[in-house]
Amino acid sequence: MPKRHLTDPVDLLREHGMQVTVQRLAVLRAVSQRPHLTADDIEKMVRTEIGTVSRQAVYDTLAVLTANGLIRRIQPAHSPARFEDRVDDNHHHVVCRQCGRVADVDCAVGSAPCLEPAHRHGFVIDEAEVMYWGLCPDCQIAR
Amino acid sequence: MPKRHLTDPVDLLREHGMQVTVQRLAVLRAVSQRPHLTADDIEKMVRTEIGTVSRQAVYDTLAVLTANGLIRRIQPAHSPARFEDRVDDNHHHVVCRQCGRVADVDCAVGSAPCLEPAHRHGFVIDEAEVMYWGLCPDCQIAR
DNA sequence: TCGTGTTATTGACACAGTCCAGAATTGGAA
DNA sequence: TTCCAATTCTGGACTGTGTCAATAACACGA
Ligand SMILES: [Mn+2]
Ligand SMILES: [Mn+2]
Ligand SMILES: [Zn+2]
Ligand SMILES: [Zn+2]
Repeated sequence: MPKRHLTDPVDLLREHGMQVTVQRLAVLRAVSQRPHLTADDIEKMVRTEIGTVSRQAVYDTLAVLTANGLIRRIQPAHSPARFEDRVDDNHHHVVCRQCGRVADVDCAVGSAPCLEPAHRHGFVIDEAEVMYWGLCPDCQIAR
Repeated sequence: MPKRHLTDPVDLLREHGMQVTVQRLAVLRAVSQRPHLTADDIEKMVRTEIGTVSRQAVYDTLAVLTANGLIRRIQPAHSPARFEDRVDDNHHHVVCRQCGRVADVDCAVGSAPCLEPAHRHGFVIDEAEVMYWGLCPDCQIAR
């Protein structure tokens, strides 16, 4: 019985009542290796790692991982959805208008800024998502 | 020469160096009559108003109006793009997770909240977009 | 090892939007 | 009023992202 790290992906899946499959492990690895990848990027990474995978398996896995809170999905305008394993820390993102690059941005003020809208129109709000838009260092140079 | 209101759409288009066409005027009217419509909604409204319009004309018009800052395009996840004529006032939106309804939300704090990210990674930021997610009054009732 | 329910594969399909290209129409400057 | 450039139309093909449905393979508890 080999000793496992606390956040061993195998245990992580089991703890959430999910079956352990090579596809799911590879998706999990891809997402944690490089944040903000698209489903397509992830599919490519998984395929190079385990040889073959169906697009549907990637999407299904991403969906179930998202539903169980193991990963997070962000969807900037003009971009396919992106995934990251940095969850439960309420961070935001800055997106380059030119090349689409995404970077993490910590909360601006206090622990939950922008979470208090002025008028909520009777909505019950459970999340405040902040997206910053601008130009990344590279695209500033390229004018 | 009939007297025109200050924000007469005809003048508005001319001021931005755009030709005045019935299609553009109808799109402009639709967008200002009801905010947060989709391109499809707008196409339908324009068609009932001026009889016929091509989808391309609608998309072209929305694009050129957006480029000139006469209207704004917002694109919540899991929704087609939506358009509004409330520009230059830095307001945000709350979206219903169930039915997709969109409502305006004024800035939470001061005039430009959330515009000061903790760490900007060298990005030059020109906009901070806040999207609130939750349930609208109707969908709360429908559980 | 077996059986069952879960997951993966496959291929078609949906949706929102874009692109195309020629012809027709229209706006507005002169 | 004339004329050119800008705009629209027709109408389909096409793209990227994602979903559905049927079948096959697999995971894992018994
Ligand atoms: Mn992130
Ligand atoms: Mn609005
Ligand atoms: Zn960039
Ligand atoms: Zn609703």
